[in-house]
Parts: sequence; C-alpha cells; structure tokens
Amino acid sequence: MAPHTETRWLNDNEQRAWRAYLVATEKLYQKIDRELQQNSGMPHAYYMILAMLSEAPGNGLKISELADVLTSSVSRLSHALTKLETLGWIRKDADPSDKRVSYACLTDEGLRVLVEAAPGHVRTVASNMFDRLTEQQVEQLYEISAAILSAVAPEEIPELTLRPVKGDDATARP
Amino acid sequence: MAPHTETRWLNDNEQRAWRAYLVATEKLYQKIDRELQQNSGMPHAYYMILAMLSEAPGNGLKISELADVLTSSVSRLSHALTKLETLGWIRKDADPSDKRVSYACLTDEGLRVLVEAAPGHVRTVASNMFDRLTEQQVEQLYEISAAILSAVAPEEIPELTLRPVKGDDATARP
DNA sequence: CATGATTACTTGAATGTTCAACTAATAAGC
DNA sequence: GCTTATTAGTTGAACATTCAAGTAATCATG
Repeated sequence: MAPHTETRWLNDNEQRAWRAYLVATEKLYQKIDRELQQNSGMPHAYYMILAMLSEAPGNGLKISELADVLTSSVSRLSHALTKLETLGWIRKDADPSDKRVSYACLTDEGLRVLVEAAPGHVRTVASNMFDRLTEQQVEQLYEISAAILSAVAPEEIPELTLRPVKGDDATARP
Repeated sequence: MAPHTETRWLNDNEQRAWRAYLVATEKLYQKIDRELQQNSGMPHAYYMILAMLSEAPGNGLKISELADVLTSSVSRLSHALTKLETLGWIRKDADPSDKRVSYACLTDEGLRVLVEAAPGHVRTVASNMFDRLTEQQVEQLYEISAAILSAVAPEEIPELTLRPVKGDDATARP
C-alpha cells in the first residue's frame, strides 16, 4: 500500500449517490440476467456478444475487436465463444491473410435466437430503467457515464463508444 | 415468449445512454475489482461484506439481513462467508434464541484488513467517478438511481437504502 | 401436542470469470 | 534471412455465482 499524506473520502452526497448507484445497478443487472437466462438460456454477457456481432458488417468481427467493443478480456471472450460455438450460435472463421486471426461470426441460428431474445430484454431494460426516467435524466445519465468513461477508459474515442450506434438491443430490430 | 402486441424499443437517446452506462459501469467495476484484488486480495463483493458488517452494531448481522443489505442471494453470501471465515476475517455466532439463525461478525483481523483496504478503494472510486462529476451530477446520479430502484426494488424503503448511512467505504474511516 | 408449512441457512453441481502460462504466427532489428 | 519480440488467441486451474435440493429448527393449525 503506497503511503499517502492525506486520504480521500466521500462526502455525504457522494456516499449517498454511490450507495444508490451500486444497489440500483446490482438489482438491475440481476433482473436483466434472470430474464435472459429464463427466457433465452443465456446471461447478458452472451446476449451482448450476439448483439455486437449482429451489428457488425457481415455479422462477424475479429475476436480481439469484439473483446474491445464488449469491454471483455480476450480470455473471457474465448471461453464464451467456445460455449456459443457448441450451441451453434456463432462460428469461427479463419483469416487467410493472417493465420493468427479469427473472426467470430453470427450463425443464422444465432441471429434467430438473438431476434427472439431482444424484445424481452429491451422490455426489461425499458420498464426497469427508461420508463422511470425523464428525458432530461436520460441525457444526464449519458453525460455522467461519459464523464466516468473519460476516467476509466481515457484511450477510447468517445464518438466510437458513445454515439448512438444502433446499439445493443436495438440491433435485433427486424 | 409471451406475445405482445407492440414491442418496446429504445429511442436514440435512450440507446446512447444505455450503451454509455453499460460500458462505464463495466469498466468502473473492473477497475474497482482489480484494485481490491491486487492490494487487498479480495473482490469488491467481499469488501462490501466486511464494510457492511463494520457498520452494524457490534460488527455483526444476521446472515439474512446481511444478504438483504448486500443485494445478494443467501446462497452466494453463504459461500462467501465460508471463504471469509477460513481467512479469519469473519466469524459465525449462533443465536441462542433461534438455532436456525447465525450472525456473521467481523473479527479484529477482518476489521484490520478492511481499514487497510478502504483508502485505496475510496481513491479508486473517487478518481474514476466523483472527481469527474459536478455536485449537480452527483445529485442527478442519486435521483436516477433512486428512480431505477423504485422499479427494480419497489419493496425497499428508500430511507433505509438510500440515505447517507455512513456507507460502504466511509465505514472504515478510522 | 402432532403434523404440515415455513424460515434460515448450507451444500454440490453447473456455469462463468480471472489470471497466468502456453502455442502459433507475424513483425522488427540486425 | 535469422533471431528476437510482439501479437492473436487458447487453455487449465482457481475462484465466484447461480440454481436446485437438502437439513434443521420454528411456527401454525387443528
């Protein structure tokens, strides 16, 4: 532990916000994960893999790029892709120009599963989050998240990560 | 999948906010977990157990109450407490008046570990989150979280969960 | 006060995540 | 071009979390 001359603490408002954020996020994640697990047999992390692939040109992405978009370690993703491959929801294509590289590609079956999972998932997100927020609060949440991102991921280009990219769930819109 | 007459989707602003929130939260959690794991040998979930116990009268809580405060399943907590007990950071005390009940209690060693972990943890939270937010945004984050909580945990009494309870990390303040 | 229901917690198996070590292929330096 | 370094991805072990099933004590009821 590096010694510091003075220790930073949170003031009462920060405390309160931090606690509320933690509990709200925890419960929201639990709801999202349970809904997806029950209705579509996958956790949110796997849903996101399918969603990101569905957005990519040709429904495929380099594994390392996919990991980047997902904020996932390559190792975690590799394990997940193994599982998704046995489920037949994705496929791995080799890159002929660089034999180290693999592309993860959504299969027809994977797309079907995603399209079927999407409405329930979006309903969960909307009813537990956006239906309770004003337009202003949605904007505020974006700004707050962007501010946090500037600290936790300074290298990221905001445009890439944060602009409305037809993201996540909207992806599977028919 | 229950049939719905019309499917809810997210509009562009909601999309953008949702994506940003997801990525920011993911990266923030990764930073917090890595810092705690490296400097104190425990994940954030375990830190929270110690922190909540340290706030309780007598440094102990009924296991089911602790699970509630932590937004954790009893099973998850039970596994975690087993680990923490072997580490010597908590102890389980039986309730003489109801033999089904156990109290989880912070040991002196557990408190020592928590006090040592706290400054680094708070520094991580502050530098990656609160140092980037205005006072207004801190207030907004609280309101947004409270709104989400009203959906995901309608049974919770806001006062209990959300008031500045000397929470989390502040706990370990000497 | 005996039986059935409920509550409190534990356990084990299955799944997911992390970390460090590994393989294989390409790039860089000399 | 040969060696070394870097990059892409995989793997296995350790750990964490979930879910369902199990144990044990207390409560509720008739």
